[in-house]
Amino acid sequence: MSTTSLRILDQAERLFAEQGFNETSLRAITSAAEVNIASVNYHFGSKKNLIQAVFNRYLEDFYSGYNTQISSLSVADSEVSQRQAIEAAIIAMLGTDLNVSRARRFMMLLRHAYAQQQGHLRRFIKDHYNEDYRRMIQHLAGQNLQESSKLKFYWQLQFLMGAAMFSLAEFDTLDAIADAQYHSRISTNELLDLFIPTALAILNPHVAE
Amino acid sequence: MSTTSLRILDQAERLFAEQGFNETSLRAITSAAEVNIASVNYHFGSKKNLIQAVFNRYLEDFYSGYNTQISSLSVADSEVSQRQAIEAAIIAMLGTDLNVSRARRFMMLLRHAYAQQQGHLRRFIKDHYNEDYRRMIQHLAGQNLQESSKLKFYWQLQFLMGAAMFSLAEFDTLDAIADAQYHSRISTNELLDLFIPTALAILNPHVAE
DNA sequence: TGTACATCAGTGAACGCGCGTTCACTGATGTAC
DNA sequence: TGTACATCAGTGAACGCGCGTTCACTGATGTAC
Repeated sequence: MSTTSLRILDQAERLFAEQGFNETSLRAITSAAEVNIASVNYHFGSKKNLIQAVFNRYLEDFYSGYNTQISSLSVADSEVSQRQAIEAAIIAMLGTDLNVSRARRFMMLLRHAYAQQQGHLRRFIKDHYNEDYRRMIQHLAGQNLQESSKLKFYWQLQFLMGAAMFSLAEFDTLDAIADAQYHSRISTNELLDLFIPTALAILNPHVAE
Repeated sequence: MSTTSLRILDQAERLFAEQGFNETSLRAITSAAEVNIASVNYHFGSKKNLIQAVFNRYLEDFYSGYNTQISSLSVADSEVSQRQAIEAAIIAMLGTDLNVSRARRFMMLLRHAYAQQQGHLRRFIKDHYNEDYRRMIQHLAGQNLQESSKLKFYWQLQFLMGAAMFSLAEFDTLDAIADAQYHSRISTNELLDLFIPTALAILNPHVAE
């Protein structure tokens, strides 16, 4: 992969995450990457394909990280506990160097992918990562595997995703509001510490009653 | 308010919620509303002002509904329980006719407001609804009012908001995925039943441990 | 080793298109005397 | 009650602008004989 296409990919990832896809012009990307505007179409074909390439790089890393984590447990898929699956997913999001800003950017991209309906992207992800996705869901379901509660668990998982996406993607904004109201800020690591018990509580809400 | 500006407001609300602000052109709004394109600027001045007007109508309803609910409890602000506050907020979102699609549209709009940074909108909301917002937060904090846990509670509340926004705003998409995977769908009322215990679990995550 | 050609990486300028906004204008309604 | 004028609601066409994409082109590198 040429340095030109890498530079484009890096800047596209950053700007797409910060601003959204429609809000980021190819001119903004290529001028940040200091390359010619026509090189996007030369290397990627179109803006849509560039968006897919950005997600592909992230998802490749994420699922390979997740699968490595699970493999290192050396147990059958059905033996993976919910807690182990959550931790593996979090570590896969953070990368091997436990970089929170990496996870944040992923959440920002994911949120834009949901909010701005990108049909082509949904198709691309389904075509390439559907198996990995379903396997991870199976793990995350934990003991909730009995047929009757699968749907319920699915929605609990979506609550969890929403909480993670919103708090991480909007971290800067929300942290600034907290500072204005309570005069106290938080680090992304502290946020993560707050989030893990909440994640377990979301997946097992009955315990709280 | 003339029927023309009402028609514009209605269609703008619908299209903004479904597609986002930048993704919805004034031409799309005015053609759906069957009015002349120049009438947006005549009645609202600009697209930004139209966005603010859409939010204003929603927020006016929401806070007036919430405040009515709280008043009907006939207790001092400090006596409002967390559960009462959550229920009042949910009823305020649903409107007096308990219309779930109304709440969904509100969540869709809110999500776009966060994701597509609309500085003018943030300023507008702060200028007009900051007091109502702070009062509701105080109620929602429930017994967590002691100074040390305010910040923690604030973030739990953001987890809650994220879960609500994502699951309601993306309901159609998520429900379709669930149908494809588990061959079972859910109604928005069932989703709400699932969400209320989860909301309490999110605000009190320690109980789950 | 030298020559001819093909492929690859990158470029600068232009393309048509849809966007929010503006402007001069029309006709209906309201107000003053 | 009638007239003159002002205000209001709405319109059709045009404006400049930024967008993604295309195209003809250049120069460097790779390949075949």
